[in-house]
Amino acid sequence: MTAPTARAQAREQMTEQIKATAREHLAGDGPNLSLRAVARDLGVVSSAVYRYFASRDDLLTALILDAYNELGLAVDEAQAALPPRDIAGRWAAICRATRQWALEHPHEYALLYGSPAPGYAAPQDTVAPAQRPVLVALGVLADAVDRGVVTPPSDRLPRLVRADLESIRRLSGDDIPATLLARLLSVWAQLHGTISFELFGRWPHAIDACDDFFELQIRMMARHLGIG
Amino acid sequence: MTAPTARAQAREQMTEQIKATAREHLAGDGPNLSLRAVARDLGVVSSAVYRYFASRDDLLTALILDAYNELGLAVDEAQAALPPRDIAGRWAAICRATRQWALEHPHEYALLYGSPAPGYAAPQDTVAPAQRPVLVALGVLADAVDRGVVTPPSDRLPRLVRADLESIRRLSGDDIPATLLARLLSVWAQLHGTISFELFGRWPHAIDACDDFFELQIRMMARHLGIG
DNA sequence: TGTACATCAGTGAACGCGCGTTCACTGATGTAC
DNA sequence: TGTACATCAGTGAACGCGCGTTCACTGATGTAC
Repeated sequence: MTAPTARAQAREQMTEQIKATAREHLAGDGPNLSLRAVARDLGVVSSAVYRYFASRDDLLTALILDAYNELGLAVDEAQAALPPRDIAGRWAAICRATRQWALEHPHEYALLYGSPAPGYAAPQDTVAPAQRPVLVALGVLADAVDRGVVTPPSDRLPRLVRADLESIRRLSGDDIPATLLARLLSVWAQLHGTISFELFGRWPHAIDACDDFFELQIRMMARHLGIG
Repeated sequence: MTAPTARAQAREQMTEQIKATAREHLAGDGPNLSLRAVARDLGVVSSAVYRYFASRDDLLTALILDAYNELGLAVDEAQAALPPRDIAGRWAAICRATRQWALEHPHEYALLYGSPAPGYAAPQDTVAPAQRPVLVALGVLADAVDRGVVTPPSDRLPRLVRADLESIRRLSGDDIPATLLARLLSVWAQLHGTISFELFGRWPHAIDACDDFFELQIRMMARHLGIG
């Protein structure tokens, strides 16, 4: 392990600067951000960017990867800050961390959970990071089951759904009853539906009390999971 | 009321053709669809489109308005086809109609409920049509209350949330308890979260049994509304 | 019923931009002997 | 420690496109008398 050369350091730094500038452009142009505009902002000729990213789509992919990892980390840390036995608290922490990250990075959130960027196909290596946030939640529920503080619901699940759930369960090492996992997916859609509505302005009417409403949602979702 | 002139008819027809072509372009380009490309497809010079729409944004607005109206109509008709006393059935019909319309018009759905189009500001006259689908659902619930077949939940609502709910309630003529309305918004986010996840491919893993899972969601949401 | 005039759909050229990507190049940094 | 060579960051020009919008125009349709 030798010290990084000055060149390597400069490269690292420039890569970060490009991504940071691109993130800013996300705000104005969404996923159609322009390589040339990013280069212009950095005071560099547009072709220089190609030393760092093979194409515009590659840059987008880097932003997406970073975003998933950041969100996953934020969610995991928020949850881990609470006493393990406090399942409801850990669930609430996951929800709040997700929403807070979304409010702080609205355009990156839109990139991850909004409509797919036209013409962009996410490469395979975004799959694992994309799963991380929900796997954190799954881990908390599995923990709750282990501790015996949650009784798995007795919903009747169609056979095909069971199969899907099984392959999702396999993603995490955790053991979790299928009915509880189904409920997790159910509230996971609810969580992101709620955040999207707030962020994208899709409520039927301007909502002033978004914080309070979100807390209400957290409680309702917890009840649905049987950890309320 | 005189018969429409040939010119008026032609105008009507051309307007529809432009919108139809634009809708097709929505699939490839999303909300960045190009006026010139639309004109090209219609075998017409690009400036000709300006006889029909004052700008690209105006065309987008027309697409959005049409989409909201179509969705609102589909949802309302689906619900109205059932016996009024069958509240759970009407709720399920609303959910299924929403999802079906979304699957049939994925890019228009993305326009309405996905991330906002960069640089596009929705004008005031999209507000009312946008509210229509959820107001249909609200109507069904109000009906359920009238018939005494639903007991409003006894959730404790923060004061600010109550105020928001009150102004939403005012949008519909219907009378509905605040706690029930809160639950409606809660599941409304869940409904669209579920549809978005399916449409945008945001589930943690490819889900094969989307139909079955959606039916499960319908039942869970109905239970949450107290009409299960 | 016929004519004069007004309306309006569509043309074609132009304005003033923008974009992603490639390529041969210069000059600085790093490496091996 | 010094030198020869390889690596690589950034340049500047070019390719081949695209775009929204405006404007003066032609010729067809509609209207009023």
